Amino acid sequence: MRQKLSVIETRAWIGFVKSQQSVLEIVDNKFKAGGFPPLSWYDLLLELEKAKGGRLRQKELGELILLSKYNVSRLLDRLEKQGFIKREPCEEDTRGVFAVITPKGKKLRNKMWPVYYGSIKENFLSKFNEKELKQIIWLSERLVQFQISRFE
Amino acid sequence: MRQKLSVIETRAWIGFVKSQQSVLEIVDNKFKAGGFPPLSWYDLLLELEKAKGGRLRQKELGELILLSKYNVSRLLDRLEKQGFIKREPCEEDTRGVFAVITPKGKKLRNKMWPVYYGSIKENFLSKFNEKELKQIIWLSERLVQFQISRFE
DNA sequence: TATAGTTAGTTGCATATGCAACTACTATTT
DNA sequence: AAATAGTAGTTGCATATGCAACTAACTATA
Repeated sequence: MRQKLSVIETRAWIGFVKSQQSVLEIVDNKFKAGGFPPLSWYDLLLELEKAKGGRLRQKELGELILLSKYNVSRLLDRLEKQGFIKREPCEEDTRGVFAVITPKGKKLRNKMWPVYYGSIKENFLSKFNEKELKQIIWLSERLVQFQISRFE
Repeated sequence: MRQKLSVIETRAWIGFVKSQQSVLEIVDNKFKAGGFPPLSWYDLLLELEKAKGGRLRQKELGELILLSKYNVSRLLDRLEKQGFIKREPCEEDTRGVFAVITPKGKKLRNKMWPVYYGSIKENFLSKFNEKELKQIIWLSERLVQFQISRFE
């Protein structure tokens, strides 16, 4: 068997991997430059804010932001230490812990959003027209299935 | 100003970010499962092997694999410690250091390739036809410009 | 209801990454 | 040629991540 990729295949794979890497690096740098925490904090806060009651089990949270349980646990530690979230016991399942966004956390997310929005616009959306955005959706949903409700 | 993304914009952005994240996680897990080092090692070894004389200045290497200089330096430390690369002084610019792939490094890359190839095929290429791969190339090259020669 | 198996979350340890400061050199300006 | 600015690479320190082992609680089975 000739395990070799064609030129097209190669370029598609490399493009797929590196384009995301480059764009995300720019986004994270912009957060840093503004004195903000990294994108992962934003992601987490957003999921909490979207969730009913501003709270989620750590398990669910991890699935949403694609982070393993120990990383969720520690990310929450950092956010909790700074007062952006708090933990609450889970009544139905006493093993479980809810992460709840605090007013301070909401405020942080609100301040981060314009920066994030600017990055997305400038480094991603501005490069494509609507038809192309639909292609991107279509193509990426072939790879994985996400559940996306609303986002801002 | 209403800084809000449309549904299309949101789905495109999330899809773009998360699809790559998910696929790369699978790829890296497959390396791990086979007892291999992570993708970053493969990437580095590949660049060296492609380069003339099997060697590159650390600076150039960093640009190719999108890694900052201190990370290149340390990644090379790890590879060097295991004998997959060695460092050589640079004659023209005595500040510089060449990283050179060793026979052992080539052997490692060769053993990693079938695993990598399988992952790319299974988790990426198999989901698209040629027209779609071309779309991916086209779309990702809008975001960043890469120089890709050959790849395997 | 006792027992075994599973799941949610945390923690110690090893490794990886980021930042800033540092050394050693090259390039530029006067 | 001396002084200054810039570049390549390394390193100490702080933080982030991954793995495996752990606790505590839930679930299924006999």
